[in-house]
Amino acid sequence: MSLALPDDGKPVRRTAILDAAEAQFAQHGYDGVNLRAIARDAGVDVALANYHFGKKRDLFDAVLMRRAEVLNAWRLKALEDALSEARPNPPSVEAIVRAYLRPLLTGSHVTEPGWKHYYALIAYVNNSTEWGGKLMTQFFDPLIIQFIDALRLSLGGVDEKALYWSYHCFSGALTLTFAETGRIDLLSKGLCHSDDLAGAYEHVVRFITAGFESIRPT
Amino acid sequence: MSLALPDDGKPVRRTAILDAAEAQFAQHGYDGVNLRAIARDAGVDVALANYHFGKKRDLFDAVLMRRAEVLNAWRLKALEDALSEARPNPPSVEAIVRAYLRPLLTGSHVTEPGWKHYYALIAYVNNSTEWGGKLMTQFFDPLIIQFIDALRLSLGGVDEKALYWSYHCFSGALTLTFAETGRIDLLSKGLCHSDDLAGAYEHVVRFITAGFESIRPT
DNA sequence: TCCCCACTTCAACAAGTGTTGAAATATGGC
DNA sequence: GCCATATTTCAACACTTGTTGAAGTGGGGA
Repeated sequence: MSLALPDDGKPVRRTAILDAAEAQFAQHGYDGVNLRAIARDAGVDVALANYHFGKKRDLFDAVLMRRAEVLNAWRLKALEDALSEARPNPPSVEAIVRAYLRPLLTGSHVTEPGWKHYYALIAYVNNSTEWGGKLMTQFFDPLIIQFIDALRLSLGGVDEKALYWSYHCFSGALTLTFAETGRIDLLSKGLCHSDDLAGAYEHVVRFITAGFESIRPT
Repeated sequence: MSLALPDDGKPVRRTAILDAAEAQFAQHGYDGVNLRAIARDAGVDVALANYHFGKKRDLFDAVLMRRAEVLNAWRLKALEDALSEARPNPPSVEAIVRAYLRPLLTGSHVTEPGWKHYYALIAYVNNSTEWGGKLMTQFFDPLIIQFIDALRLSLGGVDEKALYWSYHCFSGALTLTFAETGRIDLLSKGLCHSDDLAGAYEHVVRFITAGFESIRPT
């Protein structure tokens, strides 16, 4: 069963362009990609990308937006579940961290290459000095604020700066891990594997949870 | 007083090209930069970059290598200091984390724009699916292995996979923080500032130290 | 003075870039 | 079938790209 992506169904060429662009942008970055390569991978003419999405930059935004909406919905659902399960108490830090991470791994999309490309793309955007700040804010912050609210509640009277910097560390660790750059494979001499996200999951949850817990007021 | 960069002194034009390339690559990524812009910023002819460094890719490597050697030396010194201070016991996790971080902040170079550009460049490389794995390994892993050895000693009988994944989280958090993307400014609505690395320092140290401590066998 | 050398500039090539307007084709309502 | 509209292709423009070979410059040693 296919995912309920906004443009499922008829416009098969439109989706093919998005998929090809997603893969290319993820692998080579915005400037490392040319529209002819995207069109070739999608099996369409160069001009068609322009017809459907306008300029190259608009195509990039469209790629980013498509799965952002889906991912945000999944994460919101996971957060609400965690909140209602713990009610009337706030959920544990670990439960919140898991609510943030689990949607990246569960469901039918774990093996779908499109999502893996998307994760790499997010890492690229998040670490970009050009539009890193603005684009991440635009697409993800409304939801992230809710997660930070939940963390604040769970930790109780925490220092605000410490809270934001902790999330920042979380964000960096997460995007790098899901980008699957192959770095940990080389560093660990084959012991760990970048593409084993399920194996990385518990380690990341533990590391991040402990980081957040360290700012809990005593 | 200027830093003892390998190419201080006579070849002022060579260094100017490296500086300009460093700033451009950090801001726009490898493919987002053209040699004419670098040459213009450096105040030299386009062909001169080719004369000194060969192809564009070789210039990129030269930029990366220049400060890597300096940074690795500083970090090695800091690690050795931590080890000798704690002898005969292993140093604390926090001391090792500080030895890894402090060289990024101390000394005359904190305000030097060149190093800030370099940190952003490292974030770009680290998260790149194209050469992230290979380049980071080539330039930094020999030293990083020594830090991981120290952490293993300090934590005592730790699970190897957990150790490597923890370092991976560390790496992602660190490179994002020092890239100064402006993201935390927007997310925290002006409470935190990307360019206040000194202010971020203690928060990052605490978060990362707690993450590593969480894998210590009980 | 002359020559050798490292360094620097000039001018240009060949390939590739995003973008566009017009033409061709498909689609669906009547 | 017919027409309006949406989609797709074609061909091309104007511009930028990395790279190169030849020419020019300056200084130091013989």
